[in-house]
Amino acid sequence: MRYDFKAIEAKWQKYWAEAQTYKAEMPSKKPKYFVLDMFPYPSGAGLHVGHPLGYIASDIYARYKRLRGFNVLHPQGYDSFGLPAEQYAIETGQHPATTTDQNIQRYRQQLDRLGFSFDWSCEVKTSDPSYFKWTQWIFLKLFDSWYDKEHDKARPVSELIEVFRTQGNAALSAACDEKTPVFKAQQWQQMDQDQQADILLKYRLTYLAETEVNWCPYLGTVLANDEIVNGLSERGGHPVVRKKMTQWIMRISAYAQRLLTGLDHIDWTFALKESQRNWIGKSVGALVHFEVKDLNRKISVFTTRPDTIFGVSFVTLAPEHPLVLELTTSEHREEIQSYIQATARRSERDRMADVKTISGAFTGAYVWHPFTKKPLPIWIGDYVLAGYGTGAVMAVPCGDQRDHDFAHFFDLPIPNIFKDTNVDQEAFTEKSGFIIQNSDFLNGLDYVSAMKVVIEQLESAAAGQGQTNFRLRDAVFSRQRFWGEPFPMYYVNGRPQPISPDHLPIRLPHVDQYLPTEDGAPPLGRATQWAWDTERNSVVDNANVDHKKVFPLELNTMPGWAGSAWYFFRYMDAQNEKEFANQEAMSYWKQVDLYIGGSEHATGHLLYSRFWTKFLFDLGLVPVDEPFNKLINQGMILGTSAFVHRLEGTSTFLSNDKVDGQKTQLIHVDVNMVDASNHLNINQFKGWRKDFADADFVTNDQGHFVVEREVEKMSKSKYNVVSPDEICDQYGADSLRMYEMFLGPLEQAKPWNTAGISGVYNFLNKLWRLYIDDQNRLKVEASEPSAENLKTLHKSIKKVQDDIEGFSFNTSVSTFMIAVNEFSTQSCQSKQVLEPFLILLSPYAPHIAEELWHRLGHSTSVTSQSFPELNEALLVEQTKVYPVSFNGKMRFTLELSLDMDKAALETHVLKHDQTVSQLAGHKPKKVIVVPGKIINIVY
RNA sequence: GCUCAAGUGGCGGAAUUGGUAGACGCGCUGGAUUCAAAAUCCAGUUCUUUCGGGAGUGUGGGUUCGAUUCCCACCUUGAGUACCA
Repeated sequence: MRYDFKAIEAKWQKYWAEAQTYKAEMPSKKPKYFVLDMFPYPSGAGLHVGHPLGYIASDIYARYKRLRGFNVLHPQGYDSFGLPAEQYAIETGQHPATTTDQNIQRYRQQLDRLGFSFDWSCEVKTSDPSYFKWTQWIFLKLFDSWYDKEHDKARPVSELIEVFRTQGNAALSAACDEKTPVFKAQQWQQMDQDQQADILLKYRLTYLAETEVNWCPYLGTVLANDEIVNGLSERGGHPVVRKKMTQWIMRISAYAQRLLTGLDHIDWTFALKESQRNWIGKSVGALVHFEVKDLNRKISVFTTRPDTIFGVSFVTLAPEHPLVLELTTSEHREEIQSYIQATARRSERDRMADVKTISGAFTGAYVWHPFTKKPLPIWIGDYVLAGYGTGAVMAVPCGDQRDHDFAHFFDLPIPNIFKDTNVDQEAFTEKSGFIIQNSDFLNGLDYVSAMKVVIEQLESAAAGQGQTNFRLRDAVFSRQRFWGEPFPMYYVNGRPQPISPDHLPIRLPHVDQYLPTEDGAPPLGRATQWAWDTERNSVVDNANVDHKKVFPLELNTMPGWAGSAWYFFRYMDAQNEKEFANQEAMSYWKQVDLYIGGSEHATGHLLYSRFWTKFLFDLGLVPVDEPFNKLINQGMILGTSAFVHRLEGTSTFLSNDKVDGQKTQLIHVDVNMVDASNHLNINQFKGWRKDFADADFVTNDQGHFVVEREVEKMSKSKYNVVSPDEICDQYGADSLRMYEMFLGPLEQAKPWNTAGISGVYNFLNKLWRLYIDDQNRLKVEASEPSAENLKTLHKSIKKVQDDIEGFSFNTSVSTFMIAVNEFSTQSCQSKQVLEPFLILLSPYAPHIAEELWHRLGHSTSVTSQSFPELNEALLVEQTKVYPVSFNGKMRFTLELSLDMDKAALETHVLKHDQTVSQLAGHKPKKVIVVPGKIINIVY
């Protein structure tokens, strides 16, 4: 008899929900463990089998930690602001909140069927006003903070004002705009309020500035750097252009160094840390100033190789560099101008795609070399980017390939400063293995000492200084969208004013449509109720704006990453209306111990979350400055698409083995019409689409129609989507959970193949039949288990424990199968073996484990038991003996199957002494006994 | 181009410190059961073979008594990143 997984799963899901089995304790004396999933965006398509992979893994881990005596916080929520709901709203006129709610309900139903041990009492939704109230609150905190570089932390703006009032800003080391004027205390005191406000804005951690932004005309919004892939929008793949706009910006660059060093103390994969390091892009070098000949101007360049300063043969500016037109001589003016225009016409995309073509123009002007005092020509070239460093480089053709290419192309000199190298064909770009020549005071030095000497010389000649550059840019925080958090900001004379935190949340206004307005203002520009009354402290009708008491509100909304940058703290105390989470809860839960999610967030979400956490830490609002201790990226589950061959220009379909070189078109067919042997259900296929109804089918010799298979990303348009609901209907949630784990290593991408699930499904049925007879009666005995039974059990305990702790969930599934096969051949009916086995199985297949556990007469949940204790002594296996060396002295290595303590090891060695002696033909002279797996015996 | 990861049967994959390669599952083959099918159970399933064995973890070398595992070079695939000075 097959087990009735539907009834069993529904029964226990209800039981767990009613008993609140998985509610985290608070307060608690137990050790804590916080297991977090990256919360989903609730899309209209619902879940496919790929989505729950990470949730299953984290659920197994959370359940394991509970069995280990931890108080586990394992929450779930929704990242429910976002573009798809808004685009759907634009098309249909439905309010995004409505569709989002529907989608959330659907997600919840689908999630509930899988038996997750989520604590839903602390669910969060980023689009819920009770949640985004605190997102707005944190924004206000950022607005009210500046970054003190001296103490390396954020501080309140009130303290900055105090510094300005008493000392001015000359001696202040703070993160601020490059063009901030220097002023004395007295000057500050004489400024009016507006002037002071403008200065303060240059220091705030979130500030308003006009910048070149990535504007996507199709989406009608700006995008952050990490939302752009190859010059196209990440979502939808629409072209992106540069545009000047006034935007809210996050001063994440202030945290660049801490975001970098923080990586050393967290348990992430090397690859992930590396991509964050690349994104932050620290480069250590020097700023070098070159005086322009016959013009009272300086060109500053950033270089990581100041040691090559005597190899400079020219200077190249980006075409957009502000000094270009000023220093260009009259006879080169025309050429330079046409070059600038030509580059401006080239889109960002062309410029990126085409890195081979070398182009540039000579300005006719020269700079003085800071040491040799010889003139060097100034060129412009589009290989120099305006956005990085100073937009100018000192060209060292012998040490940089791009400079070499440029020099070669325009026939500029290539002086060689590296002794015993040949730089005629290509540059010498190594940072070691050379001695410097032709370089005055650097002659004979290597890279390390030359770097030190040259920076000293630059500084004493006032021609430059050591400097560290970061690639990390400040993050644009405004979006011209409707479905996001409104900014708690209004404008007085064009200057931003914060709304007091007491009046949060600021809710989204009603709009008639969700499109940008005709004149290009964001969708909130359509709202009629969207002005701030400073007397009544409420949102009022726009018609009331009088610029005395009633002012216009900000029209932009916050980006998608705002709500997800801090949600993990909210789970700790999700219902709190007075704080984003109380201190007691936060000092207990501290940080996320295990975070599981996709690698697509490697540079976006994970970087912004770390930034906000560090900021909140600086203000003493949270107890940790890194949010996620251990992080695992689960791999994507791919779809196995099915195709049929259609003979070109006909309606004849050929089975895969009948194609035989004929010209065919491949057509996607729904994978649900294909069986495990790749045979197409022809009748279903005919009914699938009208134009296939009368088609002819050429089958193989067995009368089957075989389809072509290919692994692709799972997507609706490829008809390869498999829904978890179908799988739950057919095989049950326990089968789905185990099969997803069984598919392969968690972090690896792997194809889904529904046919394979029969393996785990059969396993669960086998387990059921082993202990439940045809009359639905329990078949267990309370007799002493045999040594064999115990060995199988403890082998499984050891393996499953090691697997879970090492996140190798796939091999545990095999372990369970092996165990049940062995129990079956051993006819193991022992209750003493079954009970611990069920506890062991419960993280993977909680429903069937719970059912059998209760049938054994227990009244409490199997998931609240303790992980079975391992008896390693039961696991000692045949000792293996290997010869180690034959030269004169005989030496053997004895390998034992497990760690054991010293006494057990000595007994074991004595036992195996005979075997060893027989093999070697000698008595051992010395036995080295080390607690551990391998010992040496010397003869 | 650079960085990282990975290449093992027909397929997904296992081998956790260098120690019986291919666990476990899918698929396939044969058998039992059945009027038949499904389901279930049993046996087999890397290749090759003169049935002794031989070869075998992308390719070619190296270290070792012993290498899927460590080292070097190369090839292929995937991911990330890209005129970053």
